[in-house]
Amino acid sequence: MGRKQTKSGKIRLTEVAKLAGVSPITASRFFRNPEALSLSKRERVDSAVKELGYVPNLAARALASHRTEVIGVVIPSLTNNVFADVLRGVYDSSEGSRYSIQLANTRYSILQEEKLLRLFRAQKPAGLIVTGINQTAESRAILESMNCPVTQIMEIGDSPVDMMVGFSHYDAGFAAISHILEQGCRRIGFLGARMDPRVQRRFEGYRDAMKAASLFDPNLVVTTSVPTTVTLGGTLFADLLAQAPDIDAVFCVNDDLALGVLFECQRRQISVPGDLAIVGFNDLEFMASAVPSLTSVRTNRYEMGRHAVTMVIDAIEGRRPKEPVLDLGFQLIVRESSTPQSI
Amino acid sequence: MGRKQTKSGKIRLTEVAKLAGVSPITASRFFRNPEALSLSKRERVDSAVKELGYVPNLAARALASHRTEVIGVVIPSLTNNVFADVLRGVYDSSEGSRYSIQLANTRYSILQEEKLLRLFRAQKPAGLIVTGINQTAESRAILESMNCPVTQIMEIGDSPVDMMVGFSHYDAGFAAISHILEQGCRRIGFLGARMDPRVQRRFEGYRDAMKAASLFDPNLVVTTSVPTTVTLGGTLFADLLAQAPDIDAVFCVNDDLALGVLFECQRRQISVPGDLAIVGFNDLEFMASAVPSLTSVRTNRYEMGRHAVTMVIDAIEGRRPKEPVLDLGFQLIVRESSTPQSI
DNA sequence: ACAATTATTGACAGCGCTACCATCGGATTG
DNA sequence: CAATCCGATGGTAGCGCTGTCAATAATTGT
Repeated sequence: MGRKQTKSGKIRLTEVAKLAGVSPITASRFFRNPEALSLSKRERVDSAVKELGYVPNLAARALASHRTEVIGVVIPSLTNNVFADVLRGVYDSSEGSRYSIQLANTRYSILQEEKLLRLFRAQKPAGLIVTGINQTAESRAILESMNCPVTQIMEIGDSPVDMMVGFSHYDAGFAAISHILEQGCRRIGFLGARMDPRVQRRFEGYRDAMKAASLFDPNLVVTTSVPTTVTLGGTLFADLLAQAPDIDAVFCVNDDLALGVLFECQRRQISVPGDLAIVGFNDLEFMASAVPSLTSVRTNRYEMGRHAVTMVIDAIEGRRPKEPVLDLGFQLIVRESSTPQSI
Repeated sequence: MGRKQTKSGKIRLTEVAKLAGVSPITASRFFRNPEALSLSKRERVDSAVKELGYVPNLAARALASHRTEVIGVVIPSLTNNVFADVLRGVYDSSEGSRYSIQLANTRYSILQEEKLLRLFRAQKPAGLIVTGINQTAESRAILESMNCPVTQIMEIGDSPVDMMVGFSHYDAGFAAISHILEQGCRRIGFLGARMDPRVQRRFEGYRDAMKAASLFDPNLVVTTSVPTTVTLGGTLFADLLAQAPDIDAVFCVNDDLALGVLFECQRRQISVPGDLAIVGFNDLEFMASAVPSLTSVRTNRYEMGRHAVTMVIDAIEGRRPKEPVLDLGFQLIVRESSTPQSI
């Protein structure tokens, strides 16, 4: 005969039902759809749950219902500060809900992404949050075959798999360059590391803004596929100076690079913003206290994480947003590093 | 009669077993204990799995076996760069194993920690990784009642719940101060934010090193419970200067504060290290490229994450380490900011 | 008052997998 | 050659919960 007896102390839904004087299925409904119970039974079950300290067995629930209460989150990097903020938003707004977060890291590999998505699909998550809008055809097919709400985050585009929260990196890049141009700069360098799709879009914003002013020059552009660091900012800036010694501004695709450029300027006695304006991207906290303070494009990362989870949970529970695409925008935070005349 | 028929296309272990010409239980063993199968059956099951693209149902597995393949990780912050590195190690070394990571964030609240641990216990994780060694009595009791390997990370101490990976924050603080003293500094300030237990220990290292040199002075110490930022480094430094205008060095409990101090020095035209030596903690990447480059205590965070997972998995699978406590140490990375004489 | 409809509740039969024996040959031993 | 052991395999019976449908009670309309 089967296995050893259920430990007598073990509290199952049956025990709760017994104490409450209802059938197990009614007790089950108490968790899934309490409104369906009459008030009296609802209270009886509620107090039985508390009295016994009942904790549902999630594995049994998942097995019987063919669903889990897991929201998968696929991001390309754990080190990048940007994702730390997004994740904080994600975890903050998943707390208190019944859903738990399952994190997966692609390390910017699209193959790894496909693999992870396949894994997620097999585990039937209740919802999914993925980074970016440039999934491979294969990944996109998996996402579409996934039988749950999906939110793409970090950027927005025309054809969401399902929902999107983000902002236009192209517009943000364009706005940053427009601002620098307004300051009277003409030779604006572009520094890019790890040219992922979003960075690529920022570049396109830069390129088009420069072209619109008839100032685009390939010599002003230095990029690499190497991951971003502060040190790399200095190195790339040195390369840029060698290529185009007459630059009067630099747009960095992220704040780490911008900080590296600032340090390199200090090292070479280049006055900022006198000789060179610097603009970063993301507006990490340190940008405000650098000397000089550094201009950046603020992105609403925490909010992005929060909204992504909220949208997914709402969709799971049948409350689909009217608009599938949510644009959180960006703010150009102008500081000393890009306002030469004010110095 | 029950529910709708199993979708004919659905692949269960039974299908695999049928194709391989073995009983379902043998197929099951293929995953749990392949060595127990004869070579021929092992190969037959293996190819059947591949042919059918079988993916195990984790919920069913968990329900039947009373176990999950989840390793819980409890950390106090998602924003802190320090934990980003630890997590990278954690995720990197969990990949390729059968275990998945479940992350939980206490936000430095010990009550939240208790709550999360209780939650984890209810879900019967295969292993657990928790931050620090200062759990409340209640939390500790939960950890001890948890029926799985537990690793405490970030610091080491005398009475591990089970296993530990980390280093001595006291020794690290002491070593940093010893170094500064060797440079001839006498009035060494201490800047601390979010005085969590580990930061507290660094302070004790500072205090004892200063006392040993008969140089301890409460006026040299400025701390706050506010979370760390670069900006805060500047603020605290201003407070310190007001309290003790004659300081000749500052030890910051983390690198963000150190960077804030550097910026504040630039703002006030205080020469570093000429007028003031600066030493940080953690050795984040930017410390090397700051101007002047900033001395810091390097901590092996990525390795800590890797080892924690490896130790837990090994313990789950019966390979307990000889030594339950693993000291990963630290390295004092001396740079320009703390070597006045070399300038 | 009676049929028709709607809220509540319950019975049944699994979800897909594994723990616990039982079994069965074959190798080893005395 | 029987007794013993061991490694490999299989049968049975659930793990704790929920989907489906049926049954019952309460409510409404005519």
